[in-house]
Amino acid sequence: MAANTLQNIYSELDWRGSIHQTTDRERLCSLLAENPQTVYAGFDPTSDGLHIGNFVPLMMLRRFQKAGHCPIVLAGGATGMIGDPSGKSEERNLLSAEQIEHNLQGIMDELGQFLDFESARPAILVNNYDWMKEWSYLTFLRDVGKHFPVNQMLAKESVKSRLDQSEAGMSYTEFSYMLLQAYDFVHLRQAYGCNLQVGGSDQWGNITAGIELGRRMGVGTLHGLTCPLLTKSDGAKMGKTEQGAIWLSAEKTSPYAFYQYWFNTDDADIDNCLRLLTELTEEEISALGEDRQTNPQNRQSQQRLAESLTLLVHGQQGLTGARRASEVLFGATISEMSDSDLTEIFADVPSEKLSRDTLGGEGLSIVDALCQAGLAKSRSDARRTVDQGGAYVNNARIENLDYRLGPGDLASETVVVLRSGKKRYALLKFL
RNA sequence: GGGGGGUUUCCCGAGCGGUCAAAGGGGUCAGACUGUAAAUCUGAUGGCAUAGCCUUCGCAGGUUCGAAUCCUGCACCCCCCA
Repeated sequence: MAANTLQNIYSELDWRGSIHQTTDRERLCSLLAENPQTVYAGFDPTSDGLHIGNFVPLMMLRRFQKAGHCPIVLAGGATGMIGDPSGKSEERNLLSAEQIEHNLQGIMDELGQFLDFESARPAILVNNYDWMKEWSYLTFLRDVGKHFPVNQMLAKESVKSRLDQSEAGMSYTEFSYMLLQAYDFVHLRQAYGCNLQVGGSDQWGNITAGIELGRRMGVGTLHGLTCPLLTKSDGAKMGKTEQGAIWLSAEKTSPYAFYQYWFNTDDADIDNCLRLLTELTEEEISALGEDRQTNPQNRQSQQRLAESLTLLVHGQQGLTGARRASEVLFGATISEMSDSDLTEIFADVPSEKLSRDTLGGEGLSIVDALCQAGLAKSRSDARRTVDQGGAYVNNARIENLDYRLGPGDLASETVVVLRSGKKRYALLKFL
């Protein structure tokens, strides 16, 4: 790997805004410039999949690998059993062993997807349970715990903020969390020569705990680097919607929904997202910024963001499908399509099956149709929607309350596409 | 242990015998404007067979022609004094 490639990683992370805090900047820069380094980031199995909050540190590992360094992804099979108090305002409920095992399976597969395990300098996937399980409580206390001054532990933000609120408090279990993560770092240093840990800004306390432990246990100087949390301009976390988090797995968040999430990113946040999450160059991103000033209606930035992330997470096929669905959904009237096309395009749109007979005779009233499709909570609600001009059949607005669906309203062999408002779709299948 | 206050529609919060399906705000939904953005503006927001009817104001009773509003009991919450 060329030396100049190595040199660039720090400055790249810097212009991308990926650096929140680092330990001794000078030394870290020269370390990264001189030799390929092994870098690690940990992910606890708090849920059975990764969401976009995990994305920033993952992309960071990916960038390190592309720059010629060796990334280690750590799945927290052990730490997940304890629960990280960092960034949490109250004590967490412990997950059951089965739950953790299940979650671990889910995230291990996904973690692998963003890194290259085949190259000359392959990424490494580890599970901290593998080394933590060897310890007995007594030996851990003697060999590791002895190096932790409680007064320093109490000074950590994650602990202090909890103790300051008299209501919240903290269990001894959570209090001990930082020992485990600190030891992970030391272990990875010993086993893989890993000198650098990266993570979200809320991990700073845990990372420095590891560095401190390394010093006391005499494994040498360790380094830490944190990235900012992905937030919107109004301070809210990115990736949260009314329906919940945006996940990386296609089962939890469809490629279409994923694509649309990014496509709808606020102008105020888009630059930040492009820099933190994509692999577009500085030039491309600033060109997009200019285009956004002059031709905002083209939504070039949003499109590039949505495309590059969907491609990375869901592959070419996922992207093609998402893009095609977006074209049809936000396009003109839907007609003369085939069932298979519609089913594919509206893959994650709720659908209801009805008897073909309901279309015969007088047909199905628009009010009933909206209720059946789940687009209205009650008939009153459906009436309101139509009244206010928010009801659409095959993307054509229906304003007449007495409108009845008949065979002529089928967009394909058996499907009618209903919509409420701008974006809420549902299918009725008449079989 | 003594004294006081509270419980209202998704949330906060007015109402304190009829004109109350219940002010106002938030949220949500829809519309307009736009760029599938933001901001803004408008409308809607218990249900139904929708000029009408039915069900809602902690729970159960009672007073009254009539109660979210008054009385009694019960449950839960909060504050002050000890």
